[in-house]
Amino acid sequence: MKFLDIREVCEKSGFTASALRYYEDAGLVQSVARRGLRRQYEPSTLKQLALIAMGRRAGFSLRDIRQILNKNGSPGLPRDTLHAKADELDAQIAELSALRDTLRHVADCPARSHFACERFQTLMRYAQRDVARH
Amino acid sequence: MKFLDIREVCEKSGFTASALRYYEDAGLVQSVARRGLRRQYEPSTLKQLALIAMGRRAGFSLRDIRQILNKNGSPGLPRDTLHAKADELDAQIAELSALRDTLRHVADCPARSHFACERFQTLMRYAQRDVARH
DNA sequence: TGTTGACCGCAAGCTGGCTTGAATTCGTAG
DNA sequence: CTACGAATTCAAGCCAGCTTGCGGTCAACA
Repeated sequence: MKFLDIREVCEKSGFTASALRYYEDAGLVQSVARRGLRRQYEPSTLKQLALIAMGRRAGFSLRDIRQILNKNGSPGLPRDTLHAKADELDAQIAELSALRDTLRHVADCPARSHFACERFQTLMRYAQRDVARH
Repeated sequence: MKFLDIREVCEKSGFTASALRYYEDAGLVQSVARRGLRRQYEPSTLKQLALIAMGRRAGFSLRDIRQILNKNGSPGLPRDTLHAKADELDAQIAELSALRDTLRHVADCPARSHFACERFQTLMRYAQRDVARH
């Protein structure tokens, strides 16, 4: 038995047991056995969980993440879909960059009201263009 | 009276009237008058709303956005805070980039299971380092 | 052979960000 | 003057993503 107890999975992944159960209900991960009532997991589950954590932090929904996880292991379905998601991420990165620039400007600009500052306006226009593109 | 009717604000900003009312309750924007019951807004509100839209799409909470909005107009409080938020954004951008690379790889890599692929592992390790840094 | 403490299932609750519904109030057009 | 349509308040509802609480079960340790 080289399975991991749910306790170990929690410790190593940073997720709570209840979150793991929730993910199991949602079809994101599977437990492969029980010891008594306790769920046992394959070690590879840790990597899946790492991917889930990454996706969550990137703002993906569990539904999105499930699609990505289903792809590998099972016959590869949505090559285009993945590229599309990557494109979404590129757009999001552009937006975040614009917002970051705006924040740094707001922090440093000496203008009385930022809404009166020329550079601020420019940043806003740029950011809005990004938003419009979705 | 060069105030904008809520209808115009909705059309130009893309927010619904109910969302505007919600933002008002939450202290993000103010209406400056009424015509009958109808709220009237200053034109500058549109720019604030644009900033809100940008922040929302970047994943900020309304609470965060309110802090940023309060800064300008009122005596400048949190210069450091804004830079800190900008730093957060930089970190988030790094994560998103890592995830984007991972997705593109998953889409194109011919390996049977991605969890068995060397490059995938490397990407994951990189991504996890980012996560750990928060 | 107990007792303990971690996990179980299930249902209910919680937070954030709005939307929806019902009853009401106006400005405007006819 | 009346009727219409759009906006109002307030409460309730909804969705995602979990957490919390309860009574129950079991492996392990004494």
